[in-house]
Amino acid sequence: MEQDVSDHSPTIADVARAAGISISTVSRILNNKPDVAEATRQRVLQIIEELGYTPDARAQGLAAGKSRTIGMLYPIENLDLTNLELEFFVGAATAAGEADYFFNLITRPVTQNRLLNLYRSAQIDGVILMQINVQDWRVDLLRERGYPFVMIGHCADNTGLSYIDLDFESAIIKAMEHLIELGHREIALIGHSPAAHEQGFGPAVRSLLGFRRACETYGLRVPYRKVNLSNQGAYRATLELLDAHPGLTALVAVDGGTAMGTLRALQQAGRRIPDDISVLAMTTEKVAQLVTPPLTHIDFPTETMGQWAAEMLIKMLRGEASEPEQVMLEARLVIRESTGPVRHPRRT
Amino acid sequence: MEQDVSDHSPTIADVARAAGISISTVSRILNNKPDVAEATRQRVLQIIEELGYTPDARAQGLAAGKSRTIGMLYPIENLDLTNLELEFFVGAATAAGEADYFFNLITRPVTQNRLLNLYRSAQIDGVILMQINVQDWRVDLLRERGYPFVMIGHCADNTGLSYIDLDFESAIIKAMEHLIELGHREIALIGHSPAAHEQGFGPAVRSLLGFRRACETYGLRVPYRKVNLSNQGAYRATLELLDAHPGLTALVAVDGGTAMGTLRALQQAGRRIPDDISVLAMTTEKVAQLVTPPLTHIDFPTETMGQWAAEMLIKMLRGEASEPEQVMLEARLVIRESTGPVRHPRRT
DNA sequence: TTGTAGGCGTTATCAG
DNA sequence: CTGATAACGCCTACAA
Repeated sequence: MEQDVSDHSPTIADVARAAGISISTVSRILNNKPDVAEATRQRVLQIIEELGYTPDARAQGLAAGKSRTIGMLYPIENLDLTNLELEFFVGAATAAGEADYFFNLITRPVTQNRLLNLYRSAQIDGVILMQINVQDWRVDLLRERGYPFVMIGHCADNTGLSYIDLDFESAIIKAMEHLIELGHREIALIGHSPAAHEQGFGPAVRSLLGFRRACETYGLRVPYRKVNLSNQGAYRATLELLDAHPGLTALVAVDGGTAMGTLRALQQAGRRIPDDISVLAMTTEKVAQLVTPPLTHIDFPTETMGQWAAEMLIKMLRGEASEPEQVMLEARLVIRESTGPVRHPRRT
Repeated sequence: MEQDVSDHSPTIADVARAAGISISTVSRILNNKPDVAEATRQRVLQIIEELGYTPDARAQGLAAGKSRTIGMLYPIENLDLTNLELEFFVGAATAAGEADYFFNLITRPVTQNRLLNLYRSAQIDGVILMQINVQDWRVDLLRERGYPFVMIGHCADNTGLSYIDLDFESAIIKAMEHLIELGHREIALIGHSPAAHEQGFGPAVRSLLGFRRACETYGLRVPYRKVNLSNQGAYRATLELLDAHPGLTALVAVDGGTAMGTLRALQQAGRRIPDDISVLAMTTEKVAQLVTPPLTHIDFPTETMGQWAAEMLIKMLRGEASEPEQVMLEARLVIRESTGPVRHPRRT
């Protein structure tokens, strides 16, 4: 019983034994507590190294009342993104890893119970909520229970809540202003699905708001608008729009997938970008660069947002956040090659 | 001390107390053990419901020696994918969730210790390895230690290992045959980065192998080939290829991002697809449909593969897998609009 | 500076 | 069919 014949991973007891000291001292060393003789510390660290010991996360959690794990709810159904913007969780996972937290990705749609059980089962210390609706039962529930979470997105009432979001309303306005400066007056919005609007999905609601406001402000006479599902939907929507409003000179798409559907439709309709028609989208740099022509776009820094959200949450869990942090990213316009001055108000 | 004044989640003790029985019995009920009076079971279930009790996952894990968590190593750096194929983890996360397992996404690059610690810390029962090289130290290490894992991809020696992979070699061959049937004889492969080849990244190695074999088999005289990074790299590579080999009539791209870079280049060079040149890619249905024109492609069912991998792993962890499962998906050609018969062997 | 003892919430073994 | 009781691996007062 002196050899490391054990098939199991070494435990703190093994370390203590090997060092000829008590478990508590090892524990102190593990947790960087003061009051440990430097000599002992070094020796123990050495032994830990040799043994390849790592504390059992479950036991640590049990004893300390934490799990060092954050979760991200990513409901795959009922999704209005084209999934081109999947970097949210890459960002979050990376930030978590760097803070030495585990990252749980949860794609199953949550019921109220399932959501609460995440906390009750103590598998998770806090979650990042995505796909936030203006009124969101998940938010209400967690707020009421006092469970820690942060949102990517925000609600109507965010009192006491932490979130990070992109300012979709001013994003669209900024997009419109860019087009208006280029002389466009007949601009359409290829927006979110009717379902998204019905359930009050934040970006859907706010981008439409921005669109309307811009039309009003600049006296655009024909605020065309068409909401539909992404990509395939955007494809059809675009064709219909072109048909119904031949005078269109610019389109604004609300995400990458939508933009690509729009591009496909335009190409098929023989419209050249940006000569015949300008296209502007809200999407990531990556997607914007991926297509032909590279898209003028409002940047949607998904990875950064995921990262930021995770950092906010972890800070909160560590008690390093005295008050809620609410971050609204300002829209950033990136001019590429898909927008240009009006040429042919009509081209048929 | 009779009221549920406690701020904490109810524990199994609370349930037992409320039911006036012992903890053990509650535990049995929780784990669906036999030997419990139906009446008691119902009553306790009822109480559990009322109390909103959920067992503590950490404690369960500690006592049972499991964590009900699987991990997926997704090294964000050193990545040769364009990240368009991110659905691997959506699939895995979903499968895990359905099997009532937690899903941990790990993006930090692993060192040997970090990898072992995942197991030693008992935060994870097994992992899904991605981005497998033909010779892969992670695989060797885990195999040697006897830690459970499955691969998305496979190595040179897979004895005793479980994996799921797409047959990249025959995929490329199938792609080439499709083009050859259409009359193409001058076909180039837009492949993986030199780095990917150097480190023996499976898909890189095998797709090149397939390409060479096809050229040999069909006596293609000019097996053009250009390896480079995805997208931006593919863009440049394509332009260079067109320049160096004006006779090219078809291109095969190894992934979605690469394909899009290639498309951009072709468009810029004024080549029409598929009239002037055919393009075929290995990518997901989604990406293939996203671009213009929709791509003829070898389907890369990433989400399914992630799902499958998770299921294999969980089965293994549950002891339901007697022997290793090795799944090699046959390549499936999906003909869309980016390939067609040769027209202009040269068009300048 | 270090050790002892109790507890975190479950599961599992063994009597009853 | 049910109930003590001992782990599981670690943390944290409290003592020494």
